[in-house]
Amino acid sequence: MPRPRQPRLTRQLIVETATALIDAEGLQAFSTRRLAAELGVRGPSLYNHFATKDEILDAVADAVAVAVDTSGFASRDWAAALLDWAWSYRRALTAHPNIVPYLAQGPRRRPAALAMADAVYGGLVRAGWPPARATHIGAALRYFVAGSALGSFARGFVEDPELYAAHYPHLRQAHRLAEHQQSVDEGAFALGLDALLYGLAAEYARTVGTVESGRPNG
Amino acid sequence: MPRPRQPRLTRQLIVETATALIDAEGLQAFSTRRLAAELGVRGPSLYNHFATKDEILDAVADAVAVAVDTSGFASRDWAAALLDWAWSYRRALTAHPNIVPYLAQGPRRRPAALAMADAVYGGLVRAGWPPARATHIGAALRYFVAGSALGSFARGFVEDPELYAAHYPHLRQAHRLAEHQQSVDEGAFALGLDALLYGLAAEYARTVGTVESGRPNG
DNA sequence: GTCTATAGGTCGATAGAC
DNA sequence: GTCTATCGACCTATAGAC
Repeated sequence: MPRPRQPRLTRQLIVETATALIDAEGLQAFSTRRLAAELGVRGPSLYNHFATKDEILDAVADAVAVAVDTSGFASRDWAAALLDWAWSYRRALTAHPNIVPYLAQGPRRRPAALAMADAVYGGLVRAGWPPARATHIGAALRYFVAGSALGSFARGFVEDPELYAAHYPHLRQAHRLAEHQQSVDEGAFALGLDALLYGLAAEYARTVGTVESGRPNG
Repeated sequence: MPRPRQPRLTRQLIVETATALIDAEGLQAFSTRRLAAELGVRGPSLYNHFATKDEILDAVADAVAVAVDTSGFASRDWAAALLDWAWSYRRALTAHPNIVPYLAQGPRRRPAALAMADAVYGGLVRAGWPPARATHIGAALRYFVAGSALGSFARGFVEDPELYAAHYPHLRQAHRLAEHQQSVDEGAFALGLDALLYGLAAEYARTVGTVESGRPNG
């Protein structure tokens, strides 16, 4: 079976190809000409589907956000929902780390990012957290997740034992971190997230749980 | 008194001007020609002081890192030292948010970044944390700080009430977040950091504090 | 140590033919 | 809806004069 004669451009195809290009070569490599080449067309053709380059980037960023699961806020207690959401959020971002600096500008006018913020904030307020506290909690978790997806901690140390031996005595083993990249990065995320939630649960018990017993979800 | 005849280029002057340029206009605006123009010289002159553009960027990134204070690890208990370091780290990064994506690649071969990692990791191990745990704690805090400096949470929501009213019912007040940018962003950081440290202290008491009573610092 | 000149590219976006 | 042609920029880095 031959290929379809011409893979007509669609917004979805453009977004998928742009995502793959950014994943493979970074935000700097993403240009309209380069993206068009990957799609087998010329640069100007993209402008029949998107008005500007930034509009394509917004679509890429929101496609990442649609993969984040916030369903826990409708069915589970706030702490379990936060845990599930944070892991899902991290999975979505680490799958496309090069777009994280763009995404971290905030939800702006992107629908999926706004829907995620709405679900998280709404879920926390419904659980009894004061509005200002709910905002802080959502922001703190975004900080943690975005930071963890922005760059691998383990791969940040070059694999050169001699670099560390002379001047950084405690980092003697740092050249081996890259060998264990996934367990280091995920272990750090798990430790931090668990500690964060442990601290939040303590505050909840101290301030919210004792005043009103927490309205049931839904 | 007239200006000095020609503000001769030095590495320090180049780095300071590059930092100001990146702060004001972002990483994209940072080019050798643009930087040279700010310095009153032509592009190629920079190559008498740095071999490549990336070498300048590394110098900018490390200049940010030298401002981070890790002295607490030499004088205070591990939890107080972590708290001081995290705030100092955050102050240094939020002063130059546009360089954070570059910095988040890790310490690589940058001396100040390596010295910071050495002090933090060494301090935690000396306090009795197992080496793997110390790595995770340092990484988790870097995630949190870098994420908080990468972009303001409060300024991520556009100031347009009508955007939220229709489809994001819980975000009805989100257009007002930008008015309180500093208190939202710092409050979220304070809440998250305190919760994180609370959780870490609980783990320390459970696993380290009971087994060996923690060697004194130094 | 700064300069001019230059190599050898890159970019976003538009106009108008087909 | 894709194409060619084009505008008017921009980029890192080197060679060699002064």
